[in-house]
Amino acid sequence: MPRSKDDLSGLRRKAAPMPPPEGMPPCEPGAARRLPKDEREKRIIEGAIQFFAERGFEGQTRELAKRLGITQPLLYRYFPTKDDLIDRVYQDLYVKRWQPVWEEWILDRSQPIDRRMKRFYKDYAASILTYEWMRIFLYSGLAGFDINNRYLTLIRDRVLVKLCGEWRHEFGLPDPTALPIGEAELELAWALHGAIIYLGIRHFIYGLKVPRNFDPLIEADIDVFLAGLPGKLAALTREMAAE
Amino acid sequence: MPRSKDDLSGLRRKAAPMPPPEGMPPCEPGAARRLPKDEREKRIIEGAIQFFAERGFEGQTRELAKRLGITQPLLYRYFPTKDDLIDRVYQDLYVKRWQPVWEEWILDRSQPIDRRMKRFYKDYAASILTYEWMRIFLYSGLAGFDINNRYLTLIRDRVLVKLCGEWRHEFGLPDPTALPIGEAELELAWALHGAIIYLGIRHFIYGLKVPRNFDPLIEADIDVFLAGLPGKLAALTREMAAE
DNA sequence: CAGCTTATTGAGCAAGCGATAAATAAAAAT
DNA sequence: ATTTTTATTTATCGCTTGCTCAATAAGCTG
Repeated sequence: MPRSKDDLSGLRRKAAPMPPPEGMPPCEPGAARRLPKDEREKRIIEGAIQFFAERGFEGQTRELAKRLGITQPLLYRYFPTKDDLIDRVYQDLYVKRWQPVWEEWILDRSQPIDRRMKRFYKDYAASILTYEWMRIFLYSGLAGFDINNRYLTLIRDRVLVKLCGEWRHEFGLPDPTALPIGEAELELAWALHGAIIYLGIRHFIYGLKVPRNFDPLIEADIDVFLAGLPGKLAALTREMAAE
Repeated sequence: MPRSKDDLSGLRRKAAPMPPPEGMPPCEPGAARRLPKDEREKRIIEGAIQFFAERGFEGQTRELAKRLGITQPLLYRYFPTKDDLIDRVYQDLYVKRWQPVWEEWILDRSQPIDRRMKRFYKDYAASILTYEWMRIFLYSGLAGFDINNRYLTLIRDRVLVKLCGEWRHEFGLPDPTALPIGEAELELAWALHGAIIYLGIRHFIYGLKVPRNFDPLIEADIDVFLAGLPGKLAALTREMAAE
């Protein structure tokens, strides 16, 4: 079978790390020098998020400084080591973006289940399906940092397990207190979660063209998922109850 | 609201890049020196795949050589530059793993649609949901290489678009020649695809514990997806036909 | 203006990087 | 056994990297 043109032969690399979406000029063109301490620190962190998202943690401090319009040794006045700067990037990026109200939305039974799920996932996607969040999260995952494990454990315990409980209630299946949420069940929740996250991966990691507005896609995914869920869920709970 | 223990405060990094699954000893303990040219080249490529999967392309040639039980300059006897070695890694990892028969499986209408999808995705997952494939693919995506874009374009044109056509046929909807596959429709295919890929991301990138056998999970995902699909698909084609 | 504080810079070190060239030694050829 | 070939190593170059420290200059206080 002859190969057509769109195959993978002749693989070559491209030295173009995906540029950030908004071409914000390197932060300061004729940067006003001698800023107050707090202001400078803030700018460094913001610039570092942008920079590390683009280049990864192996990005060099000299180039980061160049983008910030400052010299490299100044970075070390504000952060004793590069690792300390990276830690601050994590703080600003992950810890601050978690919304405890999400858990309440999911459990709010005054709303139908699809509305709750759509509300949560649209807001969640708006929070984390961004250039900086997605790329830094993946860079840190590949580097083997434990933040990813911790963050996803949070997602599992605070979101997915609760979703499973609400589905049980919605479809008239045994309460989790009577029959604990099983692994296969939880994997269904991970599947929907992965489908939504993969939107961001396609766009921000692989640079693929993706519909600009994620919301209708998320709603469609949830519709399909919920329409197909009860059959499988009933089968799974039957299996588990039988043991 | 007081924070519980499993939150994200006190983020710290961990200097442990996720180790490969099978602790294959560094390739050669008391390595028989002076290998024939082909054999040595083969070992270098295999070792490089393992090494770059773990450390990324910024992994140093000296450490790669150390794992291979050879000295660093010897690498440059076989590959003129580090980039040339990386290109060979791509060839071995991506080009060789594409199975043209997959496209035939999907279009084989002598089998029911769920059987076809499960057969393809289980085989596809067995091929690419591996430590080396997933990690190198993500490293190269983050680095901005064009392989990812090319590979996923292949997936879209050779797999997902065809799946959409088969769904149309399955549910008695207009043929793609009469009404072309729409964007929203294709996004549903990406959703299922993403749900399955995300299994590998969770495990090999983030180091999360995931059920060992992916097959039953993939089957469940497809069952839920197919059960929920016809309603949404009918609505989408109605919308498109109305324009 | 003088004097003090401190944000910022210029110069540079030690270690690590990809890559090179000549020297060595193991296998093959004569 | 001697020569030829070549897989492999030793030593090193030029450059980059994270990081340091003394010098500079901008702003505040009197």
